[in-house]
Amino acid sequence: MRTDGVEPAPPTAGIVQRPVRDAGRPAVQRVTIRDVASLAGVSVATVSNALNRPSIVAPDTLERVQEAIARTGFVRSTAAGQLRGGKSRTVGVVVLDLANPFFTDMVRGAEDVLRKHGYMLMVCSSDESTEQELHYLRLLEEHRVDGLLITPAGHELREIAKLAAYGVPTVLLDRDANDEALCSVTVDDIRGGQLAAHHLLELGHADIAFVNGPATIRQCADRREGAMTAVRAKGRRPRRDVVFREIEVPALTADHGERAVGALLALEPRPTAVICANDLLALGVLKGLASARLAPPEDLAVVGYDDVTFASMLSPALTSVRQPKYELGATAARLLVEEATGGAHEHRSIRFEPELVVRASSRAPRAIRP
Amino acid sequence: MRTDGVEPAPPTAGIVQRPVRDAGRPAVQRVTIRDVASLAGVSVATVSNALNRPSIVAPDTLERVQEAIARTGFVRSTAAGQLRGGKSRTVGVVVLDLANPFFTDMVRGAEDVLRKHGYMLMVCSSDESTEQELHYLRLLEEHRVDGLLITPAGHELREIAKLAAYGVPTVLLDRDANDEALCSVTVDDIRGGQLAAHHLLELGHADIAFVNGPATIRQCADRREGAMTAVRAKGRRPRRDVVFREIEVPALTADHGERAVGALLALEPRPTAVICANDLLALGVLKGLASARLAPPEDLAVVGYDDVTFASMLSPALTSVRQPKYELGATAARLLVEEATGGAHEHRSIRFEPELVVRASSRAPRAIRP
DNA sequence: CATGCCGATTGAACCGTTTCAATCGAACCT
DNA sequence: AGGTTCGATTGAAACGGTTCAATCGGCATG
Repeated sequence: MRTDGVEPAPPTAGIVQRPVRDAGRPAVQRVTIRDVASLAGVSVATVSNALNRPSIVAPDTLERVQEAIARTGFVRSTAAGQLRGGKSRTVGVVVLDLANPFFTDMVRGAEDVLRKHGYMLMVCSSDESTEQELHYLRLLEEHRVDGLLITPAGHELREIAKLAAYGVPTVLLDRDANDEALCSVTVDDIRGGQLAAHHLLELGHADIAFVNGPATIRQCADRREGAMTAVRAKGRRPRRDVVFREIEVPALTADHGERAVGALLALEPRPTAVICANDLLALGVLKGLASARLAPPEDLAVVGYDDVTFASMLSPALTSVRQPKYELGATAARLLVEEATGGAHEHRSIRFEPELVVRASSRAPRAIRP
Repeated sequence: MRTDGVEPAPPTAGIVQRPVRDAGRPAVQRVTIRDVASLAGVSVATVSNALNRPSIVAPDTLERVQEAIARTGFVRSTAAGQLRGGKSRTVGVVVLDLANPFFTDMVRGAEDVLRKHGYMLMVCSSDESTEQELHYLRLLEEHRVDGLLITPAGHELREIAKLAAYGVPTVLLDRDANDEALCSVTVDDIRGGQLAAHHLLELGHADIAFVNGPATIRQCADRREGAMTAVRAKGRRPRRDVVFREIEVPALTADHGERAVGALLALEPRPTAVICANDLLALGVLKGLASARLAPPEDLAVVGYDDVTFASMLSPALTSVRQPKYELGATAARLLVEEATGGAHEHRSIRFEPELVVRASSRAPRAIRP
């Protein structure tokens, strides 16, 4: 139930000065810089100066202007300022999915840095759809964002490079710039895969499975490659044959991880350890193992990837490869600010090192345990 | 350790054609509507019409304009449009912490609705600081957002109501409007607390602890009140004395939950069940219990609140009170759009019902178990 | 006393769009 | 033929700031 109440005009003595716009909304007439100027008895230019370069206006004038601003409740319009060659004080942030804690942490990192510089974040989830990404990129361009932080959904960076070429400082998040001249902040996924596999090999595992997402996702391919590198390095030593088998699932979700357990246990001989391409998969695998009455690390060592907040709280607590998510976003934001404000700038690729966090879910295989 | 690899500039064949503005930035001259008009041989008004009211321009003219837009790569400026009485096509979203999955899910709900209406989201984390909230509100006002979705950090809604009075459609997220004339979308936290406590009481628990956040947070106070209501209702029955004790921690984090375990186990006699004001606290409690070599639900039944994604994957899987997070955000966004576009509108408060999800972490106390 | 300089202030142009009233041509009506 | 109507198009005035060159007054200097 609602009433179509057209709000009565406030009791103003005399003429109705503000035109009633669309029925029923207050739509108070905005205070402009001109109102402030006339109240303070100065020109609009002086008000503008008081706002942007207070040092060049006389102290008493400044005070009068500030007084007038307070009295009128004036709030400057970014849009108007932007029009006259200015900046929009806005940064576009495009991630694959804002509901994914990995991206959320990154965005927080970026937000904390950008806030200090007066930027607002326009956050968008592409849902891994290049179409939706394009839609958002277009909108961000219309808003004339001063910068762009983006985890591209596809391999095609041309649209992004086009924006960057238009003068929009751009930093790729968790994605390499390839040949395009762009900044990027990434984590070394090959190294991460290596860390995970090396850890298991050191523990004495010689038959490792890898539950992986689609090979089209760069992170998945890299992590697998890293793991295989470690395996090959080990295998080269005499008297030691290491088996490495991959199970590919269509998406990096707990659900698919759980379903992968069937295939995992069907492997002959059964592997003694499993690396999962991310923690969600690992969570699913743990759950699936529990259903199958198998208990890690006894029956199978499990290693995840991402070290999400919850990894440490599982039981067994999950061994995982940690990525500096917050730092990733914060660093990307700093690069962005540097590019947006500093004159001199050269595109840079910053690569973070992942870190293995060993917990209870990984342990030496039964066979060689004392 | 990280490497700051400075990428070499890509080899470009020939002349650097783009004008260097401030050292090193492309800063290509923007294509304006005038460029499009002159290329298409029409007036700017016609181009504007082609953009906004294509039906009133002659088909062949329309085609010529669209051709010109494509050729020039014209992208309209939202800011310029906004200036001339238009809208900013932007909505401010202020949550307590974007890194908290509860808010993230809400924001996703809002995003999905708002995207369809062409709005961009300016997302801000107030970190529960009214000061930071105010900072953001000011910035959002400067950006002339077309709407505001906000979970207020404090009890003081005056600043928010002021914005709303200025004609900015506003919807409170997970927070009541009290006396202010505002829309709000909430979940019945009293009911949620009741559900949690009632569940434990039904299982036969008679000594329940409540790990709560600061009482200044309305949600915390309400959940506690709901739980106490259930306890009192039970206590009224003869021959049954129910003990209910509260442990207050300064913030709703896993860390504080873990630290609360000390106080929890120090209670004399030790409670047989614990309700946590949210899942993060519950996770911390689970972890702390594990460190203390106690295993829920055997040694202590644990109930959380929020039912975050990971709650179901813990072991024991966490019994929790689910809130329709995504729906909350989506509904708020729909209210916002209705208020922003429809002329007729009356402020509404929509209240969702929480739902108890029973899992392995809660079970009858040892004493009365068969 | 004339001159020059400097800090403070200001008028006016400008940014890129939307929109309104005015114009124009063609078709239609009497 | 003259008048009317209607659809398509357009010139120009906003919108609300920023900025630049010009102005002004006061003070020190020659």
